Amino acid sequence: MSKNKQEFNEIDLPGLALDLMLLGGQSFCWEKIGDNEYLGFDKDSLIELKYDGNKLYWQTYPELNNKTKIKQYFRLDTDHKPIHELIFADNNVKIAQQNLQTIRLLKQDFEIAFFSFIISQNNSLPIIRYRIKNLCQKFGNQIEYKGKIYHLFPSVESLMKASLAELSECKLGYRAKYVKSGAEFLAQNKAFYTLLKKADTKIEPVIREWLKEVNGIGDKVADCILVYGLGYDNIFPMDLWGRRLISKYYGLPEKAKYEHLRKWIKAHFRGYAAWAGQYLFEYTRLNWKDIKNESKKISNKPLKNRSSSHK
DNA sequence: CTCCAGGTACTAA
DNA sequence: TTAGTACCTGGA
Repeated sequence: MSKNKQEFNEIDLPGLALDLMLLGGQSFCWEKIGDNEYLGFDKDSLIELKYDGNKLYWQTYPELNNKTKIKQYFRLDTDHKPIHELIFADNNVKIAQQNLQTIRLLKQDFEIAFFSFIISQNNSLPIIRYRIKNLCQKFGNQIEYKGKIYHLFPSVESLMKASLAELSECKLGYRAKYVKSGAEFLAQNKAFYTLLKKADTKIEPVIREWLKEVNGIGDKVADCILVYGLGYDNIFPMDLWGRRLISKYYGLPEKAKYEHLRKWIKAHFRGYAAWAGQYLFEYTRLNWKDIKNESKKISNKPLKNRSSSHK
């Protein structure tokens, strides 16, 4: 009914691969509640989305019409033209985009990304979601919406106060102690938050080193937090899939040192490795059975320079 | 049953 | 510095 639709705000965002954006490898705080309908949560709100292929309809609760949140989360201020121009010049990314439609990077809450990707390690996507849900149910605030109780993402405080045994009840396995060290780290390093406020590409290595101080955060998880929680655009977290695809598409050795692969892909996608990586990651993991055996011609050439002639 | 999953810490050479 | 391995847990 159109009456129902009027409760929602709308944005023009044609051609999105929303399933992959919300239920793929970026965020673990969304569930699909209907055909092209999604419900997500963060630390203080629920977000409901509907999508018709062109317009994204959204609403926030309990604070209604929180445009600031949506704007930040979907990075509506980011100009995608130059990004797409650069990354689609790479044939592998272009093929991925043609198969998947448009994937936008989400800018999530820093702490949510922090804990989510600590928990994500050595796990599959559905299991990560399940474990984060457990964590929210046990430690997150409750919120009522349409007669149902939902759980929000826990605060650092509540996670810090949690005992190891309680955390383990969320079926986090050996990551329970990592969550604990993470919470302690955030609670005890207020200076770190001030550092985050002026997060620019210059201090990327500094933040990264801080993150890796945490027991349970290594190269890959640190990079995920930098991309999804802090909005760094030129990092491709080198996980299992990253290694597979960089080897398959660009001929680099799959078991090369993390730092080597990291530098290579940063240089290759000059500025937008995270955006390119998202396409490659989702496309490759969904089509791996076919891709694996393809004798794909390897393109190891650097992207052509595109002088951005503005008109 | 075995193997693996958007890795990391620990140990031994 | 580098290679090898255990690790919680659930699903295939």
